[in-house]
Amino acid sequence: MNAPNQTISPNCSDCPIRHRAVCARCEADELQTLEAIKYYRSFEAGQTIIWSGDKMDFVGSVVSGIATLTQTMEDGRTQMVGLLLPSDFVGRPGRSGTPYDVVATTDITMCCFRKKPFEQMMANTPHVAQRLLEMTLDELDAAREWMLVLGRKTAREKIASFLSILGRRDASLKQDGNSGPMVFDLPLTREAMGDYLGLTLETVSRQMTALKKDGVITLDGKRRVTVPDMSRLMEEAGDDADGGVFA
Amino acid sequence: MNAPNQTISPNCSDCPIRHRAVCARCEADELQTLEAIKYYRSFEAGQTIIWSGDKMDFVGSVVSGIATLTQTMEDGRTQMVGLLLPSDFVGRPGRSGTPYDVVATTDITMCCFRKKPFEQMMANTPHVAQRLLEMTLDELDAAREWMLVLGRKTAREKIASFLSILGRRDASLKQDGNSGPMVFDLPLTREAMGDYLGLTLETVSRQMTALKKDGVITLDGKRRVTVPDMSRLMEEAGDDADGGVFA
DNA sequence: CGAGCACTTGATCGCTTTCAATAGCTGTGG
DNA sequence: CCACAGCTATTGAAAGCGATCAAGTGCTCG
Repeated sequence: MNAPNQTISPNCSDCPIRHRAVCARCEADELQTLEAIKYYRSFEAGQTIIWSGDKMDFVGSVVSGIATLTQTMEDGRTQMVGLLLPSDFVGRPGRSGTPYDVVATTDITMCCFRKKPFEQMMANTPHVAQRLLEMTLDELDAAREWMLVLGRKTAREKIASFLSILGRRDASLKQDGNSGPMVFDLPLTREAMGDYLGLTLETVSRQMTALKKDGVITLDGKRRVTVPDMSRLMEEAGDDADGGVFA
Repeated sequence: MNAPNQTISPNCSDCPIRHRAVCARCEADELQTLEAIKYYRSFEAGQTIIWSGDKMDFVGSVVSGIATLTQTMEDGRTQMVGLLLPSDFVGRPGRSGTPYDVVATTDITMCCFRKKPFEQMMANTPHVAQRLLEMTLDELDAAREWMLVLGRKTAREKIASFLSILGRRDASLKQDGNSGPMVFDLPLTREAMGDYLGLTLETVSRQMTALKKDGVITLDGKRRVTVPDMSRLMEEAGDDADGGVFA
């Protein structure tokens, strides 16, 4: 409510998400154009950034923090449909609203552009449009992976899949390319994990306990997870342990 | 196995998917460029068009017929992650394979482009890239809608949701804008519907019977469906009956 | 110290799956 | 023409998994 809407690095070249965000492909001169129209906004944990159905006059990238995209049915059942980590893009050029609630899970800072200027920019600088297409295709792939999890996996496999996705994303962010035990923090409550996986919070809790008891993971507090053997976790997730890499 | 790979309309302006496919935004001169590199391929019902993990040296649009995108786990559980109807696009520019099986559900004809020339075309003619971005964003929205269905809806709601999606898509294809009873054919077996919805074929069958018994739908044979009251169906699907339109 | 919140754990219920038998349709060959 | 194989779909009965309802624990913050 009282978060300042001005902040940090006005300089794109120092930006922590410079190489992964929608601007990743931009040349120096294109960055300048973006720099001229960008502005930062911050939200506190728990704040709703955009309400489903609302008009949305900006688009933007998550710079730091985490947000979720959720859909809610009239009777309150909710399903998370997107987990927005730093560098992820929010908003849809060419459409005035989102059909999802966008909610800050942690304190979050976004790099925003008013929609109209951004759309013009897209038309003029192919690098932005290209990168956005690539990111959207990646998100579509992720959504389809997620559909397999939701539709066909057991509760235990769902939890293991979620942990393995999270672990890999975390590792790629830290450039932590190698093996050995993997440690990361859960950015979500048990309830939010349930909303991600189509489970109740009780089932999430039970399966976390079960995985811990079976030595697949270790818990340090409620949120810090250690995975001693990643291939074991992927087995539990029902995925090929070899990772199934494609060119 | 013996389907001829040559056919029909070499003329884009007569093409039935001209206004919805990846070429929808193209001007006459751009169409000519596409026309020069396109070729048709046909597949018979049941044929696998692309195997998961295979190298894929073309991209293309479905001209007529229906195909599915599916993921399969090692133990055989399968989840459909895409239903490809006429005008839908297959393949991912900038990547050499799909992680999904693409299977022809009916006899199908596709309008194909070798990947390299198509990628060049994309770089040169923004109208193609623009349209592809728009279509990908639409697919992402559809995938997210689908995730709510998979994660949170009951079997009955899943079936009702599927029928309502199918009905609306069919109506928009026929420009059948108005109300009154809606009639269409199911393009999928009970098993494929189960793979779409994360259900077993038995549950699909039971819920179809139940919806029929309750007067929500009428069945004419196993495949022809009549929906006397669309808003009733959408209620059963757990969706807002008013359709929740966004600008 | 007590309120509020996230989480854990237990007991029971019910929906969907699983296993199994049967029906209906289509095409093939005697 | 009918019998039969093969496939899709329906229906029944039983089992199992996750949801629901209900306490209870542990932590943080006033």
